[in-house]
Amino acid sequence: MDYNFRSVEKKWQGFWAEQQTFKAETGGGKPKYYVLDMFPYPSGSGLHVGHPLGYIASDILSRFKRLKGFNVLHPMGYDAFGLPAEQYAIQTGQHPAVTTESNIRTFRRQLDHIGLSFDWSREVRTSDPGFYKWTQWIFIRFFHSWYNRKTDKAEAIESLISEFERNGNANVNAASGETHVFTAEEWKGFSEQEKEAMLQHYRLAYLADAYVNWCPQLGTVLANDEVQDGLSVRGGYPVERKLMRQWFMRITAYAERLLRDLDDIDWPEAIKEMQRNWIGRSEGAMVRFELETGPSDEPALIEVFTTRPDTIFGCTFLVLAPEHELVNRMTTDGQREEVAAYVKLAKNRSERDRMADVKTVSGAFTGSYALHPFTGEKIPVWIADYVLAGYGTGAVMAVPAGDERDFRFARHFKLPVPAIAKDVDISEEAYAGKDAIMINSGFLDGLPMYQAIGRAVEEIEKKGIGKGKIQYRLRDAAFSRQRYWGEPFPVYYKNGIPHTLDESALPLLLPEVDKYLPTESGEPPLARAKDWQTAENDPLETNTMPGWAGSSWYYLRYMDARNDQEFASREAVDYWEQVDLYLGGPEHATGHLLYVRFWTKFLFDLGRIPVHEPAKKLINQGMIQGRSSFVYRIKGTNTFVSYGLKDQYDTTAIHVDINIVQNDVLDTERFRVVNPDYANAEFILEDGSYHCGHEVEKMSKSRFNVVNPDDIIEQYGADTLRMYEMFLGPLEQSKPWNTNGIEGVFKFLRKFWKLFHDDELRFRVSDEKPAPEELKALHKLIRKVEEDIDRFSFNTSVSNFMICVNELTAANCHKRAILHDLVIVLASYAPHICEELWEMLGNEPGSLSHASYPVFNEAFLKEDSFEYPISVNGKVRIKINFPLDMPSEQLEQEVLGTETLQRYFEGKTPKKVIVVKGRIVNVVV
RNA sequence: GCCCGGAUGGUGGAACUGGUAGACACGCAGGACUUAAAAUCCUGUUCGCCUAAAAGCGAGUGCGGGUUCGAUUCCCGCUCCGGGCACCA
Repeated sequence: MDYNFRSVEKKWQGFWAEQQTFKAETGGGKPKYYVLDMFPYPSGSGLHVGHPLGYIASDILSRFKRLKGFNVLHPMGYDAFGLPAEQYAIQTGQHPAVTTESNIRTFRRQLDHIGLSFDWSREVRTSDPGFYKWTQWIFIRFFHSWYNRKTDKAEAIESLISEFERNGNANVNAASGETHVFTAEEWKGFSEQEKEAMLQHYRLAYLADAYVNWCPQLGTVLANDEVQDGLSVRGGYPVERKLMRQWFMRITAYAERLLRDLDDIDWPEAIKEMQRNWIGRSEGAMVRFELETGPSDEPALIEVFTTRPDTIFGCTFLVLAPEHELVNRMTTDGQREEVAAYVKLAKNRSERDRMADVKTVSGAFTGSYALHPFTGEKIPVWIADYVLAGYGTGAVMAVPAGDERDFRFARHFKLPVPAIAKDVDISEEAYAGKDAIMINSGFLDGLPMYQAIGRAVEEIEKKGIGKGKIQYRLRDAAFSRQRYWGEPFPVYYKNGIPHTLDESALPLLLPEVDKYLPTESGEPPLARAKDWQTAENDPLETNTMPGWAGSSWYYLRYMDARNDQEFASREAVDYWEQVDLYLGGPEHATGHLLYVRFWTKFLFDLGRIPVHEPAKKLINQGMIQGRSSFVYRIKGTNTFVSYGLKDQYDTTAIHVDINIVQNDVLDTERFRVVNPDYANAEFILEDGSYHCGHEVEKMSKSRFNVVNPDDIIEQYGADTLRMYEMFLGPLEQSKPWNTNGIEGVFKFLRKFWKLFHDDELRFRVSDEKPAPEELKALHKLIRKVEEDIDRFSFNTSVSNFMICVNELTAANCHKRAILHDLVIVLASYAPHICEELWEMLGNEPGSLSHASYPVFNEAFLKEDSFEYPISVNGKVRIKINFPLDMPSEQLEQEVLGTETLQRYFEGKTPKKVIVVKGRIVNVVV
């Protein structure tokens, strides 16, 4: 029988589904192993060719681990809430759930055709009420928690309230917003509203007015990681800053732990570095500057944050962000007009414009002066948009001698630039280093700057004008979206105070609405729902949660996906603990991958799960780019010239559908048929064929370079697709998709099939004893594959399968003992063909998935003689064959006495013989 | 500007801690089988010199230096490409 991949693959995919071969049970004697792929958003265009790359790699690992005796959890699901389905709903009126459902069906069909060993009984969808019930439940826990810095973990809000009742907040050390100090008596005197307003400063999920990234076209707020270059990541629409009342997640409470724990997880250094930068820890000091004369008497201080308190004597002016709350009160009458004009200008400038011209210096003088805390000198207070309202205190002490931006600003507005570093030229630029010796700096004079930093903080604290502080760039995460297709908040309002629903009321189902747009008054779509209120007529929250809510904990749900009493049972979370290998694209570095760590730590603090990191090891599969093909039309004609000859003509490059190009050669007939405009096209060929040019670009329909996995499977089968995707190159490397080499893999599988068949393609294996070279070929492979799996070097494994099969073919080996083991080793990569041959070998059908993996035996690799490569002076190489069991001294003599080698000595004796692992590698003459 | 990652034949890529560079595959060239094609199989394929051929010789892992008996691998200085961050005080 010939290798018929179509029937073989259909048979086994059906078998696995029917038998639930890959269903994982919680518990049992085997060690557990949890392999997780980042779940996809089920977009309308189905799986793109980058998706299977990661899924295949994780599937190979899962199957390998199963064969190695692990209890493997390998689930899949869908990140099903999201913008495209909603936008489609706005255009067509079709409910996003309907679109999503049909997209999921397409995804599932595509995934099934690849032969992936998912446990579908644990499938999750974030938009499923059975799932988002628990997203809402977790939100309620966030709402009822605060972060205690003394215990360094989240605690129930009740412990905070009882502390308030006993002692007020004087002794509380919490991750919180700006609060004033109050006593227990004052707390008891607060109204209900006042109490709640105060608690909002402590809750881990809280409401606040804040500047947010507002995208008018999308009609919603976006998180920082959803904005790039002032445009929305999705859609590319402009984003502006807007003050809005929003739900926030107090992720900043976890900044230090999110940073510190990066050291303990086996994640790519690039991802960790991105998270470190995103968290942006900087050590420095808060310093208070007194104002010379308050225009009104109230604000007598400006607080700044600096990482270089050592340079404080070089501070010649202060700069506030234009949005700083003191700007208005600071401005003198004489400067009012200028300042107002500047504030207006800064406000109207979008983030994008602001970033576009970093070099342009702008600002305005407020007219007020502050006093230098050490010298008492008068220093002017300016405003400028190079100071950001959202970082630190929104105010800086400007040290033109030590900071490039301050330097430019001082130059532009002709402010003094006093030197603070010895022997450093600051006529052209600031000196931002830390190695110079301080001058003109009072008590710091003579110290090197890196020492002066600590000394300055000491003095600042002693004087009571400030204190050392660690500042983070990370900001609390905006958690409200003005959208329909997301999780409703389990929140209602009574007298303007937010309350969470009782857990028994969960899930709070997403209501039906007539349209998926905001209301005429600008309220989110949920405001359109009838009776969007509690039984007591209290209004429900109309915002929904952002896309990352569900994905921040979904990996836990897989552990016990059908539980309707808890998000996952204690037994399940204790057994599966955390993901052993997490695989996905690097684009989630500062979004999902940070949030999922955050939620994990929170649930750990509450004692709900036993681990504080979601995934032990993370691998990023590289992006798959497109490989576009081009034809070259001679300008003004309908004649196309082959790539190698195009420079002889004046041509235009035109994208051509890669489906009619093979190995860069164009199918000219189909080209004429497919493009009616070119029906009469002429071709100038080289070597009798038309060669196309190519370029690596993003994969897109308009570039005619999209490759659909279904098409590959149709033509070559899933096993070939699986192996070819791995063969393409290192998993973590980005690379263009190129179908050119797929024939090689396909040929390999046919050769493999033939090992089990005779020349007439009848199944035939012999029970002969394997020959030493056959065992050697097999065991070389067994060792290699295990090493490669450890290093996630799947591409070299594919090569090694080819080598092994080539050697067995050359040895005309059809022996059962060899083939039995070979089938098991290859089964992770090409499971369908292996299941089929496994059955043909007389094994229980389907038992391959849990067969026992062959044990590597070094003895089979032993050789009796060895071909020595020896270099002379590190250059010339000679190969000499010697028996392996020769004692090393005799060997050395023999080798040096060899005639071939003697020729290089020209009668001289070798000066030095280099021996590595008992073998001569180099001789110096 | 700052921080990561990379550069190896015509192409994708091998080479674990310094020890036979180019495994494996594609492509290409030649050959076998065939009426023919497909499929399959065999041979060759880093470049240059030399040779009828074999053998032989020389160069070679982006560029320039260095360490070493020996460097794709380690160190220093560049060039180019990819990714991330970017007025964060």
